[in-house]
Amino acid sequence: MRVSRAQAEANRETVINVASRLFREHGFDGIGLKDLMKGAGLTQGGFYKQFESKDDLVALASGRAMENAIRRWSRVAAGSADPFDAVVGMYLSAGHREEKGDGCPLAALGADAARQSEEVRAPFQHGIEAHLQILDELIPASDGTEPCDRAMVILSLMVGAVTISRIMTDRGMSERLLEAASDAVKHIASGTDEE
Amino acid sequence: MRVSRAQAEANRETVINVASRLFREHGFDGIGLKDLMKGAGLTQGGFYKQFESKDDLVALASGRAMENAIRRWSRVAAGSADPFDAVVGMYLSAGHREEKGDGCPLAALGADAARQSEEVRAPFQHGIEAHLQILDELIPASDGTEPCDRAMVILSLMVGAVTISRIMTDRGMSERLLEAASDAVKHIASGTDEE
DNA sequence: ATTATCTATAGATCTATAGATAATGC
DNA sequence: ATTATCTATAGATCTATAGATAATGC
Repeated sequence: MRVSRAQAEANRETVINVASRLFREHGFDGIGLKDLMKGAGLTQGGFYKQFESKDDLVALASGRAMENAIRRWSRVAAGSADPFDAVVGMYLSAGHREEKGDGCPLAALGADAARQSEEVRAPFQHGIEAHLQILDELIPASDGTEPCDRAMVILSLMVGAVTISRIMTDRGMSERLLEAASDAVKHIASGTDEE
Repeated sequence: MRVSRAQAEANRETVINVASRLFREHGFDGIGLKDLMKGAGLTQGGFYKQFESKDDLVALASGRAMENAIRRWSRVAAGSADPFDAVVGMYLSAGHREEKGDGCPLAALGADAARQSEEVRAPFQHGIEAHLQILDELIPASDGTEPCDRAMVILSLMVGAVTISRIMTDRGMSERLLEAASDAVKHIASGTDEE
């Protein structure tokens, strides 16, 4: 029954990883501890020896989901000749719209996160800042507007677009929204405008 | 115990209105039938004589929330010399960020809505279309991009900005995000750019 | 001896249903 | 007589805890 310390630590990590996926798929209130533990091949009873409370896991899983999203952005950017286009193309794609459990936590859990305590929202805040920093580095030198301002606008637009595209029952419209958002994001980043 | 047919219909409406607020505050999974009925001054037992299921109420309350949001947009637009600016100013304000229960259902329930069945998402789809139509009418004649495309971009940006501003624990950043989004939305609507 | 995980359970809450009650509507 | 709402409850599920079990770590 008992496992090695290393295995216990590995199990804990697995629970966090499983939770980061299942929370994104079902929401924080849409999945219970029993199913979260089962997803890691464990039973519910061991939960409180590894975590303080469900909220504790919510915060840890949110942080993990954010870290993975940031890593994905960096990886996509590093692997392309046009890093900004690559990130935007990945984010505003039908593929990302469909893979909620492995996609951006801000799009999958935005409304849920807004209802949580400061402790749970903290990893989101840090993740948002990391996302903004990546965008900042990828956006060509600004002309007038603060660079961080443009990054915030782009992140808001991307998160809102994927969220709404997932709600829509009209597939064609959902597709057009992602494309329109994609064009707009690239336009905002290019920063070409008068007045 | 029994009330008149008119009163019964009024009670039903009250439950839908209360639910439209409480769902926005706590999420679809964050509040139970007992509290929803109590909010309308009733007990849980009568629920299933008025509604088919919780999902039925979720769909009705979502539709109601959307209708109210659309009415608010129209009202704000009609009451100002610069209707577009008035709607954007109302939406991207600290006030709206704080009043989740009476604010935009897309921002308050976006992630929740994306997890629902087609039946529940349908009222959101219709509400989104109504929002886009209002934006379309308020945006100055387009120059190149489809008018509906710009409306979709603006709606995505506004919904994403309010959602993220509610998640942030850094108040100053939350404020700056709303302002940056506001500037960007007005800029997109004005449609002034070269290339 | 310590401890990671298990089974079992407490106590609360959830959706949904059954049957009682009392006022409406005919 | 009909029916809107009530109290009561079934049965499932939720978070959290208690104590048993069996393998690790000293």
